[in-house]
Amino acid sequence: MTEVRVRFPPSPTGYLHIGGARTAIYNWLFAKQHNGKLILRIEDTDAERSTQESIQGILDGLEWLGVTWDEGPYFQSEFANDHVATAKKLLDSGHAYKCFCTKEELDAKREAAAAAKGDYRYDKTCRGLSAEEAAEKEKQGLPYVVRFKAPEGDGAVGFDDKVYGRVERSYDDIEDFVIVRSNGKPLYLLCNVVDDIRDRITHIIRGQDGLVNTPRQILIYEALGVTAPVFAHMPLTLDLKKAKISKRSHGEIVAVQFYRQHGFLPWALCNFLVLLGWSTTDDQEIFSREEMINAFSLERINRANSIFNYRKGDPKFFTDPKAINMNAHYLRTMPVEELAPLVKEEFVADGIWDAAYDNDKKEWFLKTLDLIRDRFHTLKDFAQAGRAYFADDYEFQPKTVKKNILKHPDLKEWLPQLAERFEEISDFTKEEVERVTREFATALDIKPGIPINGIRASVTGQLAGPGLFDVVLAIGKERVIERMKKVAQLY
RNA sequence: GUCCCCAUCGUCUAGCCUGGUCCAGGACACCGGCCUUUCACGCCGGCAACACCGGUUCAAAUCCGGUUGGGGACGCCA
Repeated sequence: MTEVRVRFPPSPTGYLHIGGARTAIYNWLFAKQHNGKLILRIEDTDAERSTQESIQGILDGLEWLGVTWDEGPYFQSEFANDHVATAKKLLDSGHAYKCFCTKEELDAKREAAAAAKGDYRYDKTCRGLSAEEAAEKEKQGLPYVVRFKAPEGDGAVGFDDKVYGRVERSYDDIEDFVIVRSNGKPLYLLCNVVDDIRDRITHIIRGQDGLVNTPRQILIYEALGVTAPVFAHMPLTLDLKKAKISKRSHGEIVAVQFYRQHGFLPWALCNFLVLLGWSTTDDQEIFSREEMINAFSLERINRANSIFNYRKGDPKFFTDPKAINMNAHYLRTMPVEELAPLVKEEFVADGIWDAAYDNDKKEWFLKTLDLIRDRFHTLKDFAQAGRAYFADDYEFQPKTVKKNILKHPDLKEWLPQLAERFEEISDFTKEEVERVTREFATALDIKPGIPINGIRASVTGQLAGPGLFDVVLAIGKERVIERMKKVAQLY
């Protein structure tokens, strides 16, 4: 059996967006499943729009996602000679011809067709040129493009798409398309095929927007006498208004980088993206890498486009709720040892990392992460909502202070008093702290919730959190007492 | 406009090929309850969909035709 070889060919005209990432992931999964190779090829022939920065961004994005490639990155621009040589070959073999029609002539015809509400297709003016006529025009220095001779007659080109099934396109619908510009530079349709042949690509998994190109590319394969690879077109990702998501109209929300910056776990994003258009029959939605590699199949890719459920300005969900939910799921279920280094990165960046978390305080660090992670959605939450456990410069949420502190003016005295009782506890355990707290409430004849919520608010700044006595133990006797004594500053 | 593709809860989807087991299952979101000092987790429950019309059939989400709706492509971009 021949080796499975797939490729991901981004054009470096911007950051890696989630649509591209999903394509890359599907290719990667397919390669892994078949012990094949994923080839990364940067399609940088559009020198105008390609940037070095963008290339780096794509590489970084893939790396972060964990999409590893086996060959490349190759750069399409380095194979220009191949493309030119192939165009010449097609010319020599009579599969293509030189067309001297000018852009102006063509534009005029196109407009005329549009005005007449007809559809435009190149009229093959130059297809009938004899060798002499063409040579003559060329000698005059007239610029020309190279056009592929589309087959004529009643036939059709077809192929069996792995997700869409049999796809056919009649010859009538295919015009003599341009494969080389008048400046001598070959176009995408040709370059892509040449590169895929050279890279011995066996399966092309790409977006459905490439579906209409496929028949023409198959024609090129045929003209070159090469068996075309297997095609699998995947549905597109649309926004809530059903428009194709794009960097231009959606901005950073569709950039992989955005998710990295907002505390997403790479695999959580991958898992979410894979599920956008692919599923199994058994309702499984959470997959480990290995499970996903095993379960994935081209045939189970959905044919309908899917919608990326993102509402701009949503106060609760900054991106698709399912993506956030999935991230939160991984955050609270992954081994805490694996979570720790990721949180460390955040803390280091935030300046609240303590080297002891890797040594003396490691056990405490892991235990604390485990304690607080249940209600977090992203890695960012550890340094924000969870800040009070690790630093003293935590913030007090205004509504929390209002509800759990200001509402009970007596807390100004109660909390420091209770703090003094805490100081006297020699055996500072959860049970002891709870007992002392409840006795305090009973003595004052107030609901235990008042001091309990007051403590939480003063020592964490947060309205919600783990069980208060776990919180107290995690933050530690000294810090808790100190913070409780400073409650007056909140009034 | 032309060509192509698609159509199940708000969103992601299962079921469609091989009609009956589907008055349509799961997940997210939402609502209620339990738990509880809070929020979350967890558990329990609820809301909510076969785009429409016709045909085939004893029987259609499933097959066929049409309509409507949506998307994509129509470049000397990739």
